[in-house]
Amino acid sequence: MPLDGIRNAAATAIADALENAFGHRPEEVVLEVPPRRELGDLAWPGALPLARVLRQSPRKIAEAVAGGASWPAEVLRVEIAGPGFLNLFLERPTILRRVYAGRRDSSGTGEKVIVEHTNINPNKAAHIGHLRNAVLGDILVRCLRRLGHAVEVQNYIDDTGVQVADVVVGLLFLPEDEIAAALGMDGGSRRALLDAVAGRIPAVGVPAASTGDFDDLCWEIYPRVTARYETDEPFAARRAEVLHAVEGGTGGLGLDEALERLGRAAAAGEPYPPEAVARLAASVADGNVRCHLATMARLGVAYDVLPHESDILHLGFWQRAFELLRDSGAIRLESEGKNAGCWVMSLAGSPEFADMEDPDKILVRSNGTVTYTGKDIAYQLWKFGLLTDPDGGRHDFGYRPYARWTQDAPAAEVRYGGGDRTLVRTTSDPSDRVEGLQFGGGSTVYNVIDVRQSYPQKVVREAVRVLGHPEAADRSIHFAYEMVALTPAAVRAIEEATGASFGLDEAAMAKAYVEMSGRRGIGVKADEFLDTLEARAAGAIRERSDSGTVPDLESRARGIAVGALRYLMARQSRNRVLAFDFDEALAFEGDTGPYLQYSAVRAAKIFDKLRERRGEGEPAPDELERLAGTAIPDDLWELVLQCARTGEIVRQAVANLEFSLLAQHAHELAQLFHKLYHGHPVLREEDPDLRLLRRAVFSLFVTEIRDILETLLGIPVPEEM
RNA sequence: CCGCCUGUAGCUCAGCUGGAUAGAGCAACGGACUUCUAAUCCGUAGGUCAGAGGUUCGAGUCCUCUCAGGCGGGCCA
Repeated sequence: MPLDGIRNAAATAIADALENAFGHRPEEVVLEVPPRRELGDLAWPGALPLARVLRQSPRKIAEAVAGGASWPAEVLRVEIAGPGFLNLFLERPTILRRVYAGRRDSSGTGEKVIVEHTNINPNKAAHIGHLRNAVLGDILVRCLRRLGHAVEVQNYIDDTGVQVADVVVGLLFLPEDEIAAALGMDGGSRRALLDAVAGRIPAVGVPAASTGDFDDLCWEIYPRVTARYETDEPFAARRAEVLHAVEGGTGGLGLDEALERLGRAAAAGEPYPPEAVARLAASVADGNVRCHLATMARLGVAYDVLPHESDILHLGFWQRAFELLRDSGAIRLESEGKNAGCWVMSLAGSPEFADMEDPDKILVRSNGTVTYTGKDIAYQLWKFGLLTDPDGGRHDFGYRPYARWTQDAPAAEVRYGGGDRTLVRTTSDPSDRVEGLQFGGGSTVYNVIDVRQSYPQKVVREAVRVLGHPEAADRSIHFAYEMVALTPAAVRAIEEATGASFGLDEAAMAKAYVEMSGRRGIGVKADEFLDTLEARAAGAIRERSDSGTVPDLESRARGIAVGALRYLMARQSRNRVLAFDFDEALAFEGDTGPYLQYSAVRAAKIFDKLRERRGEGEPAPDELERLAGTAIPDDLWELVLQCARTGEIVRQAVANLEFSLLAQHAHELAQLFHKLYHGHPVLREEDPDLRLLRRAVFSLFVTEIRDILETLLGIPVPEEM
């Protein structure tokens, strides 16, 4: 990056000057961009803290540096301001030419980085909280790739948990009329209802996303089940029964045959055959996964591999992790006390857990079953390639292709059903291999999980550490973010629209926000919200169009909807609850995604018209030599300077896992451009040098904003708005 | 009880290695479209940065305490 080059050169010059004048060389010299352009283009505030060390007044130090440094040629002059700031003024045309010529920065180690995100329970439709996870995870992936890393994206599928079992309990044991109601049918036998349900399960490929999908059906059924658990004890007992059947496996049974057996059992009033129940559960989970992939595809989010919990279980990942933990002495079997009979890991040795009342974490229950955290430890070890067999080989999954996909542009929707990219799922047969593809074994692992999982995530990291892998523990990064909740106004809006009541009391509705709950059916479904956004966007496009028919209305509306949504998720800092409000989320004006998109569209339009009417396009880099010696006004220059800072912002955003910085940077660029747009016409400007300057600055902006929006934030830039 | 997070304009939020005059958007009011698209721009108004101490040349930012709100600390997932 050209700006970085000058920064480094100036920093060295300052360090040298300090050494010459005072015999003191500071460890690092940081140059910042001052808040206002009249103060200069770069500033060194370091004289102030040095005053004490050198026992000199800050201004004296700054003066000595200003006079004694051999500044790089691009530094036009230096000034000392305020208490002792050293401000540098750069030769603007030279910098502009360099920024313009040398875009794109791909430094990095090239090490494999694993990012796990999305991870939606496959028992119901995705809601807007899942979108925050997926969008943040996806932006992290995009930024890591920009920094030169090879990134593997994993979407973990918890296909054997109780939540899937709950839906199966509903399908098999809820009264027929309730299931019929969810299906929109008048009634029918259990057999007929199960057939109708099965008819809606996508079994292959990824369906087109809609709000009447299989996952939406599960969204209806799941809360009915959890509600009934409260009041109907025999019904509640079915949960353990179904879970047990799921653990027993499907025995290779197909879905049709399973439905046949389930139907026969229902008709005869006999118990359901366990392997048929397990088959139904597997199909329910898989059907939901396919629906979730469809939802995320709309946003341009894709994955490399889908690790399945069932495969972790069947392949004995935990058994192997257990042996490693036991052999290293990291865990012990408690013989007495409240944890008698459990295998526990002591966290007492770690300072992070030092003042805990009970620093022992149970990994294996007294009944011999493993906890969720235990499975997570095994999975985390596998991600680093540290889950090894006694012979030293890696304990691994089997793999098979799950779907093909393609993406036409960096922020375009993901299209399944063909294309050159393969999405792979794990299998329980380690001899299954997908040629040319290997998974796991990353050097750094990011787990994108909401902040409430901080404690178990710490435990997992600690387990990696006590197994003798402190470097992997340090590279186990929990990307924690706060949840999405609903404003009371949003809750009322949903209740009004659906005619349902969530039964929230006054106290709950008086709070700042209401937590979403799949169990209670409280939430805004992702696909539904995207549909609403698209409809609103289409309406806005039509309103602004003077002709009756709008070409590409659908794709333009889709782009605006995705832009609004992704920016909404990205602009808020991660450790604040996002209180979802319809009015705010559906806004297309002000600090929104469409504002950013509009700046890109508007700027690109300048060059369309320019080509059309003057035969001029974006200037060639050597054309800018003509600008040598031109005075570049502060406002245009500000845009150049900010464009040059993108690389710095990306590094900062990744280091802090704070992508609101990047969103804010994009907003600042768009804002600078929109302000300039009115006062700096290009097409009508007759002075060729001034026109060239504006062309250069706006061309820089077009490239930069497009790159930030599409490649980094995943926000598409439509042709027109 | 312990730990983590949050508290900035009427509302929603930026302010990220302590730095120069605390910024946006929404809402309110007043302006700018025969112009490269007004999803824009310009202006007015709006602040004890929760409170109190401290460190520092300098604190919204760091430290201590207090207050208020949220989330964790399961042999649940």
